[in-house]
Amino acid sequence: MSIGLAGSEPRSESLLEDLREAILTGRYGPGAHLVQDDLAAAFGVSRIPLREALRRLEGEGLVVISPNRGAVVRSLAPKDVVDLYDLRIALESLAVRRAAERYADLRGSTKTRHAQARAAIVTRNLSALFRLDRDFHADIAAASDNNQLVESLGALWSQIMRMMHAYFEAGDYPVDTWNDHEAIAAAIAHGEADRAVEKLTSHLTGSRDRILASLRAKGDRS
Amino acid sequence: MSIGLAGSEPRSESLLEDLREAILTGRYGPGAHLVQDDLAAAFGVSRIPLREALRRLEGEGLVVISPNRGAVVRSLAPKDVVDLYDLRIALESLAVRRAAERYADLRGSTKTRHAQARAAIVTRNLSALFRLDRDFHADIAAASDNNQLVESLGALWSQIMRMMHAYFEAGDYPVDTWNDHEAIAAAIAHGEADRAVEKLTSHLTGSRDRILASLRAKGDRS
DNA sequence: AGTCTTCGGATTGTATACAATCTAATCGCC
DNA sequence: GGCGATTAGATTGTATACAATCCGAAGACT
Repeated sequence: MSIGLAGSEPRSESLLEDLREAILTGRYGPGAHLVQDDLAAAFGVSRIPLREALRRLEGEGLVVISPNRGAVVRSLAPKDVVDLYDLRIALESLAVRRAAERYADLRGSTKTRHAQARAAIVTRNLSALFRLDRDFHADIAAASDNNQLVESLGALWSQIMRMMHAYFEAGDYPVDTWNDHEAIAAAIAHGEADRAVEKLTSHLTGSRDRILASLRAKGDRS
Repeated sequence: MSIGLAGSEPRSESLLEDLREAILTGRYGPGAHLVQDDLAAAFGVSRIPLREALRRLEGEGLVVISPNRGAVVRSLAPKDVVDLYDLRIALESLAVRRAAERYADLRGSTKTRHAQARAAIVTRNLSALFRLDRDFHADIAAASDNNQLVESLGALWSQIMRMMHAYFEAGDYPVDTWNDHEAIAAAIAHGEADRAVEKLTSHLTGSRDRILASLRAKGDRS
């Protein structure tokens, strides 16, 4: 069910989204060499708009471009996971605090997403699950009313999505994720900033530790 | 004293730096419309590398590009100043904390920069002053040993530089900036994380309030 | 006069073509 | 046989040329 072209929108726009999606979902995994001619042919455009899309993805931190050497999908070492979460906790704590100070009420949309997430778990649709997760946190960012923060978190979430697709397997997704989300949304709605930050922090450290444990298990296995 | 071309480096690399510098220093101020043909002629390149440079600057948040409408230097309202500092405090607090946990010693380079800053104040060289300021904070970021954080702060500092050039006048620069810096560096070197964060926070809130006061004064005047 | 339409210049978007650079395999030399 | 120079193929970098789109001004109709 692809959406028909929006008419006046340049090709490079949908190209960007397609390429980003391909990287986030791991179709081009960490370290993959992105050859311009190949990609241009694959997406049916010339190299000019393709190169611009790559530059944009570079800005999001998804690819690394070296002069005269081309683009590679950025690597994602265990240390990057730790660093990513460290940064994420700092940024989302700020977002949650500001949202709570404004008494933002995200309980409705969170409950709806919770239901959708349960369905996605049943159908084993991990990508949909990750998207719902991201959308919840994006709502918090938006509720902070700080555009700079929204942008920083947007770039960060590209990395997080990539990480989830790379390191999560079906069984790894914590079942109580959405209970945490509802608790956070409730604290925000009541304006209890400290409590919301505390719930967020434990939610994130838990999620981080689960990934690291899974990573260690894989490392030992191989 | 321009550095001779690095030989094997593509033109677009120096082009990017020149364009960024032009925006950071306010030569193309907030709201300025960046016409590709004009810029390409001004910098002596074709539109292809120019467009890529614009995309990269878009990623740094310096320009906003609308499809079929072109690039505009991003606006910088007073609210953006508040948001920017809010975010900056969160990010740099994390950086300072991690640097202190590692007992990073930035006292030497900080003292050197302090001397250079005094010289820059005498010669009224604001751009040099801002660069020294940025370099100090970039050192802290690097000392955090968190690459994701370094990148986020890098983009943020582009905005901060732009803001300083737009809103600071010669007399506005706080004279005790570098005393603050030395105190922060000392706390980090001793591993006193909480104290370092506290000193950083008061440094930044002071700096922010000074800018806001200056902004209000200008607003009232006009 | 006011509003809608049409047209022309200005500007952005993209394909093609070619130049510059890198990479790896071959050749010559020690 | 091992090691550095050389060359061919692959790949990236950029200029030119043209197509698509936008925006404002002049004109037509009510």
